[in-house]
Amino acid sequence: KDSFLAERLVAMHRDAARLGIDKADAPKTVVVDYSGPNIAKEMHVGHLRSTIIGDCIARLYDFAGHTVIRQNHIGDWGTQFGMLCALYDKKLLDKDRHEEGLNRSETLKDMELFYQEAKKLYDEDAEFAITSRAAIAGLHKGEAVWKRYWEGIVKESRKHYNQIYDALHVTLTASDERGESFYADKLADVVAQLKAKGLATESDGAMCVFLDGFKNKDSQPLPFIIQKSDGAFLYATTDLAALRFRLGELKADTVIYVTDARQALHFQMLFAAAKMAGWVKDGIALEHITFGTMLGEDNKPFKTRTGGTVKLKDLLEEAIERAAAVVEQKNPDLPAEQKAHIAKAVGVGAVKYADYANNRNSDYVFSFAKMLAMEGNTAPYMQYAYARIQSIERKAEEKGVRITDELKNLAVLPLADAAEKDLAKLLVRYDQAIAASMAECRPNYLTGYLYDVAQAFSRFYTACPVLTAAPQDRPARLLLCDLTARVIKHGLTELLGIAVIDQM
RNA sequence: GUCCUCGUAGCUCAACGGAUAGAGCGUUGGCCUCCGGAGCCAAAGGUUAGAGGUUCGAAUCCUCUCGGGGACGCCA
Repeated sequence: KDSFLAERLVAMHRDAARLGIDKADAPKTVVVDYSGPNIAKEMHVGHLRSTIIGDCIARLYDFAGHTVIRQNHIGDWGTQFGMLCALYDKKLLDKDRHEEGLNRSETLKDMELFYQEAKKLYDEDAEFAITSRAAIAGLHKGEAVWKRYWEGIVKESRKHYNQIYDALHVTLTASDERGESFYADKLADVVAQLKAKGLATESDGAMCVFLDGFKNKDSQPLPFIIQKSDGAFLYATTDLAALRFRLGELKADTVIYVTDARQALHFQMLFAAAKMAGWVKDGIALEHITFGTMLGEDNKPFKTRTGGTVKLKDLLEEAIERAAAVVEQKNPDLPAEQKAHIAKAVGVGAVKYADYANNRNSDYVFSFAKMLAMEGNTAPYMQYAYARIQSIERKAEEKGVRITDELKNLAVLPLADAAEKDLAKLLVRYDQAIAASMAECRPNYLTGYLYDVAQAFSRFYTACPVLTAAPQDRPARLLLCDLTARVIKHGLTELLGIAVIDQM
């Protein structure tokens, strides 16, 4: 038993890239749909969950050796673009009139305000409403002026969420972006196909697909509406087109949607409709991965005292600031640049970890105190364990102690101390933690495991000196340190997208 | 009304059918002549909402009741 443990440790240590974890025998093509921010709306704390849970799922499948296709289904094609383009037009005209140096970027700097202003004008100004309707019609017809405004707004908005993705270490890139607009010219065909198959029927003027087993409040059949009575398409249509694209063009074996639980019914109907249409071949898996709502202290969906939400950007800035204050207090002598680097890793890590550590199905109460905590079961706790190991290894280097050399001369690996054994047993279970986390799409299994490892390490660190250990004990302890660092680093950076630092 | 989801320590949350249900925060008391105290050790704190059932074994699965949140025809 002990020799097996030792062998496994050494094998994991030898395999720097994968820590002894095999890839899947039969790689699949997995489409993961997540984040999906709305254009012209600033990302707030409510967007955190889809973005980072989805990212973790994508990273897990990646690591397991599957072909992962990320899809960022951004909301870039709603009717709200009429008023947004109209306002943009108005502002640019005003600018020309006043010859002020207001450039486009500044006009759209605060997307939230821009949106609110457009909404207000739309409701109150009849002339503006007319322009808005003309804009949306023009946009759908592909008129150059409106298209240009639309592109300007999308571009500016994209800049905003890309900044957030960068800060969060989210792997989404421009090539993963496939917004609603991409499917605009495929919607009519979706409806035509369903009609041709005799699945879509008219009801109260709208085109509907009636699916077995879905009933409304009055126990009447519940329709999946794919075309409104005014002829316009809606999100069911777009989602059908997107699903068809993912199965047909992207050749997905598995499609995973990461959205909040309120959309559960929609996805059940979406999947049922696609199957009915014959678009989903046998063996294809469609999964809706849900998550709970973020609540306020009053147990109601999260809002600030003034009724708004907390912007993701502000939360991250606050987190980095608080982390900076802690660094200043703990390690005032570090160079300013390094302190800033640490504050970023610690602050952002704390926020992401706080969300990941929850069971995704639970609603949970948002609290700054919890999101920004740096002690206990938090990302900084693991980063700290990692930094301590780096410190040991720096000192080992200074003393001319080389782990690889020490291990070479090793016949048996003694794990005499209970703290050593506990840590070793945990380390060799890394593959199980990953497998469980992936199978259920639950990042909290992984955070729980990493916390156990960091905690076992902290106990080991307190109980077992490494560099001053007896010659027969030192190699095993060095190995445990190094492997702990690798597991923490791999788990945090590769699977959760949380940075580690050598010093903090 | 139907369906989904949650209910676990004072608070916030874990527990992938399996050992005495675990952490963090908070409370109380310890630990720096020794590799980093963002740490370690210990104490107190639980009828897992309630009642039945399945199982060798249930916080977990099934049924019912109570409570929170959510969804249920032209928003996404």
